[in-house]
Amino acid sequence: MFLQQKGGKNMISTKGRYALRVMLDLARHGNEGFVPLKDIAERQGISKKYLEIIVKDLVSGKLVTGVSGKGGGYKLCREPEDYSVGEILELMENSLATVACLAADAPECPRASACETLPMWTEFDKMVHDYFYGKKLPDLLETSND
Amino acid sequence: MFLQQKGGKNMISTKGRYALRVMLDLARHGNEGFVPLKDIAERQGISKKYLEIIVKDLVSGKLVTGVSGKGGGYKLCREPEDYSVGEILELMENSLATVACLAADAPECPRASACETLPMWTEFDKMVHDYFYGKKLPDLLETSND
DNA sequence: ACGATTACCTACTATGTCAATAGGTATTTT
DNA sequence: AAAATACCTATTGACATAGTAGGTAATCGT
Repeated sequence: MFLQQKGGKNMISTKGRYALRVMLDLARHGNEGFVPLKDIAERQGISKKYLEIIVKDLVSGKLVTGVSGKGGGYKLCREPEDYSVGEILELMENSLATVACLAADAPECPRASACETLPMWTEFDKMVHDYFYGKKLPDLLETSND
Repeated sequence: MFLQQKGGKNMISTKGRYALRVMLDLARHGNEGFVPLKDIAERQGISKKYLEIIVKDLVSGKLVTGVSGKGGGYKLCREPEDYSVGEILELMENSLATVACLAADAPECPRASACETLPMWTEFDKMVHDYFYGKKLPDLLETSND
């Protein structure tokens, strides 16, 4: 593999990034039936074994469906334009929250009302959220297509 | 302490968040001379021991200066309006890069030209960068001040 | 029915970061 | 000299990341 980041320093991990590439690959090649993971792995240059983990999450998150056996593979559940990048990333990363204070499962901070930085984090968090939920799969395909 | 996030999942870690609060504390209370870390720790409700590590980075990054001894403490090197949040966070987090592909020390990705997601990451990264570099310390003080 | 192909499942591992804690030394003022 | 402060080195537990490994179940073509 190529770009790892052990220990998690970046906001978006390989899991989220790879998942997005899988979804784009399915959007592009899923016109006629099911796409085997082997093909995706080869096209994207990502270990098939690792992709299995990722696709498993995509399946349990109801973003794709898979069928076993010959001729099987994966397929999007909806039209590409009905998937936002934010939805995909949030599923894979568990949360798109940029600071711990704003995570869904965070206990309420006793300093919240006095915190001078919280308003900025909140504003930033919304900006990030809006950016990713505003991007749909076809938005990414257009640029490098045609 | 209150809000940790072991293992690093959020974009901004406690180090970056605490550093920002230290800088804001210095901006607010640094009018007359040096501010002892003990005072900052008490006001902010953060372990002084942990703050030492953070302030050490701020010193080596030339954002604050410290003097030892009685009457000593820390002080901003410049006027508050000359500090951007981005500068502070980037120093503490080592990088504000949102994906590994865009980190300063990342090797060039062989798939870059074909990558359908890279343009989005680049655009997002710029948005984040512009947001944080556009925020100055006084912008955060205003809201909860007066 | 058989064999190939595919998804799907359970585990395991190495590494690195985070978020501190601990205990000491050097410096400066009174 | 004493007190207050910064400054330094090391260590720790927990956890996430980024995979690897080896198997089982389902489905299709022949």
